[in-house]
This record gives sequence, structure tokens and C-alpha cells, in this order.
Amino acid sequence: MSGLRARQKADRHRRIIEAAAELFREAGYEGAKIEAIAAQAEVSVGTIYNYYQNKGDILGAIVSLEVNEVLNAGQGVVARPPANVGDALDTLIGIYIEHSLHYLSKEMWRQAMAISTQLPDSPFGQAYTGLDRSLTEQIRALIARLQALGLVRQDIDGAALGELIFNNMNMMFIEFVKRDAARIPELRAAIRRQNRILVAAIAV
Amino acid sequence: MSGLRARQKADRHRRIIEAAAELFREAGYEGAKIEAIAAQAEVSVGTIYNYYQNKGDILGAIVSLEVNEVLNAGQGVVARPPANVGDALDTLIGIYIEHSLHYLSKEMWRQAMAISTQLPDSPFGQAYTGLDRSLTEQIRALIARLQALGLVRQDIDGAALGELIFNNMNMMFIEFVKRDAARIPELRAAIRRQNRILVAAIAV
DNA sequence: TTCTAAAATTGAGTCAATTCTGTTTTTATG
DNA sequence: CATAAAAACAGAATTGACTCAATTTTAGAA
Repeated sequence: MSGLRARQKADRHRRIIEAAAELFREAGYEGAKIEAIAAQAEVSVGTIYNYYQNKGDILGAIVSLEVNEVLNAGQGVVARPPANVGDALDTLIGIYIEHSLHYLSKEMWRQAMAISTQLPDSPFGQAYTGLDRSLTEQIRALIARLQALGLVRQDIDGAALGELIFNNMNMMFIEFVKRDAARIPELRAAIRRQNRILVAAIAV
Repeated sequence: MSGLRARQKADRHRRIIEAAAELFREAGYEGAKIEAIAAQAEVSVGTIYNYYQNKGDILGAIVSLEVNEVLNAGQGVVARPPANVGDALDTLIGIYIEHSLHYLSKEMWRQAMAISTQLPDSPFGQAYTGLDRSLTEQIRALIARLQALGLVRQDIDGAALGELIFNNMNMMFIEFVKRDAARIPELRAAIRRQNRILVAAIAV
């Protein structure tokens, strides 16, 4: 028996997230008042705080949905990477970046990133750090795969390399969301240019 | 004539910054109430908002002092770098990191970083981006210097390399301030390990 | 069905950043 | 030295995130 209580709970969670996502998009993070989210979700302010510790955690739940989708999409590339180190990296990073603005606006990303540094121990802060780690791990997995395929030198420190690539990409992405005028193609080109140095060093 | 008004203004600026720096350290950023800062600086709340757009900008002014000091210290390394690519990078990065907690606690860094992503167009947001750019520029200058000294290959894309090194270091520093337990020696060791890959690729 | 304890919801109240408006101080001018 | 305009100040009022005590709803036993 799934229980009335459990069903109502799941339903309220969903309604809150949907209401918040809509209002965040429409009015921006700051502009979306908790009272408005509560009204739209047809619950009270108190209930929202029963489900989420603070406003940031609501945004956090939305971000997690997005990043998990991206991680999923990335698995395909790791499993069957292009037969060229530069292209393999570019393809994986391309998936991350192209998906990134699907559900989240730049403003929402800015807020999410800010909260994750501001409150690293909050539920969302920890979740965000975990997501970053998963992305780093996936890049590392790609490198290991390329090593197995004989496309990357065996003596390369895969862990350090994965961190280096992720950190650079992430920082570039942060700068990207900070400037509303910045465009995806330029971002990808800049990262390709940076990675070229690495590719030259690690390719067999 | 320096004008009474101008002198009073400078004096109030100074008093506000000093009061804020003290209270941020003692009580943390959130714990330092604007009313308390105003009282300690012997001005009214309204006056503080006449001088700074928001609480974050007060912190911003303190951060700028710190980073400018670091940039200054870095110039010495660029002028006379160790005669080895790995050591040269490590020395410059070491200066940045070792200075970093001199005036600012990790909590203050977290807040500063958060604000700079949250409000990239605020006075502080723009200043912070400018500081990042200056640091990147200094790393680039070091690379150019090493190229001139014949220690780094001439065909290396110095601009892209500088960004790569800065972005990685900066991201590592962000993770460092997010974990109170993290220690400086481990941070430096991790960055050295990551840079080793690059050094191998670019050293003559 | 009825009752009770546990779980969840509610919304008025609290707290602190920011805004606003009337007052005071400084400067420039005759 | 008087005075009006400009600049800066003060602190009360506003706003919005978050809390908490009272109330309602649910699950399960009798």
C-alpha cells in the first residue's frame, strides 16, 4: 500500500518544484517570492519550509534534475568515444554545455553556484559538490577509456588530468553564465583552444 | 583645498571598512549586522547605504585590498622566476595561496565568491572579475617571461595556457575555502600534481 | 465506527537588509 | 556674512525569508 500520506507528500513535492521552476523562469530567483510559490503550489509557506530547508534548496532540486540528465547523456560518449582525443573531449564537454540552458536560465545557474559556495554544508551545497564530483569522474572515465583504446599515453596521471579538464571547463562555464551576452559557440571554442595544449601532451 | 566634505567622506569610508572588517572576522559575514557596523563606525544605517550599494560591496572593498596586495607580491616572481618551469609556477601560485587567508577568513572568501557570481554586474561583481583577470594576466606574463628565458617552448599558446592554469587553480581554491578542514599544503600539492602534466608538455 | 498518537499543515509573527523621506550640513555666491 | 542650492545624513518604514505554536489530518488499534 503506497499510503495516502506518502502520495500526498510526493504530490506536494512535485507541485512545489513545478511552481518554483515556473516562477524562477518568469520572475528570476530573487523575484520569485516564497509566498507566490506557495500560492501557486497551493500549499502554505510553512509547508514549503517543511519540505526544503530554504529557498536555495528548492532551486537545488531543479539543478539536480538537470545535471543528472546531463550525466546520463554523457555515459554514451564514454562508452563509445570518437576515435580522436580532441574530438572525444569536445564531444563530452559539448553535451554538458549544450544541455546546460535547457531547464535553467543563466540567472538560475548564477544563484545555484552562489548558494553552493555560500552554504557548502546545506543539503544543496553538498549535493552540488557531489554533482561536480560526478562530472569530474565521468571525464576521468573517458580518459581511462581512451587509454584502454590506446589513444592516450599510459603514463598519464588520469586522475589529475580529469580534474584539470573539469576545473577549467567549470570555471569557463561560471564566467559564461556571469555574462548574459556570452554565447555557447564561443565558450566551446575557447575551451577547445585550452584543451588543445593538453591534447598535444597526452595523445599517443 | 581638499574640502571638508571630501575629508569627512574619506574618513567615513575608512571607519566603515574598519568596523566591517572587524565584525566580519568576529561574527562572520551573516553575523555582522548592518546596524552593528553602523554603530561601530559611528554613522547611521542610511549612510552606509549611501557609500555602498549593499552589504556585499563592503566585503568587496576588503577583498580588493587583499587581492591587490597579492598581485603586488606576484610581480617579484614574474620579474625573477626560478630557473625551472615547475618551480616557477609553484612559487607564483604559492604566493597567491599563502597570502589568501591573511585578512580574509574562509567564510569571508565564500561570501565574496558567492556575491561575485550572484551579482556579476554590481560594483563588487565587476571588481572581482577584474581581479581574476589580473591574476590570469600575471600567470600569462610569467609564461611569457619563461618563454623569453628559453625555458618554455615558443610554439605554446601562452594565452590559453595562462587561462588553463588560472582556472584550475581558482577552482581548486574555491573547493578549498568550501571545506573548513582543508589545509594549504594539501591544496598546493594537488595543484602541483595537476600542473605536472602541463609542465611536461610545455617545458623545453 | 471511534478514538488517540503521530505527522503534517498553517499563517501570523520575527528578524535583518534595504529603501525612503524629511532634516541637517556643507559649499558657493552675492 | 547671509542665503539658497546641493550633498549627505538619520532613522523610521517596508519587505521578504524564515520560524513556531496552534490546529488539522492521517494511520492504526480497539
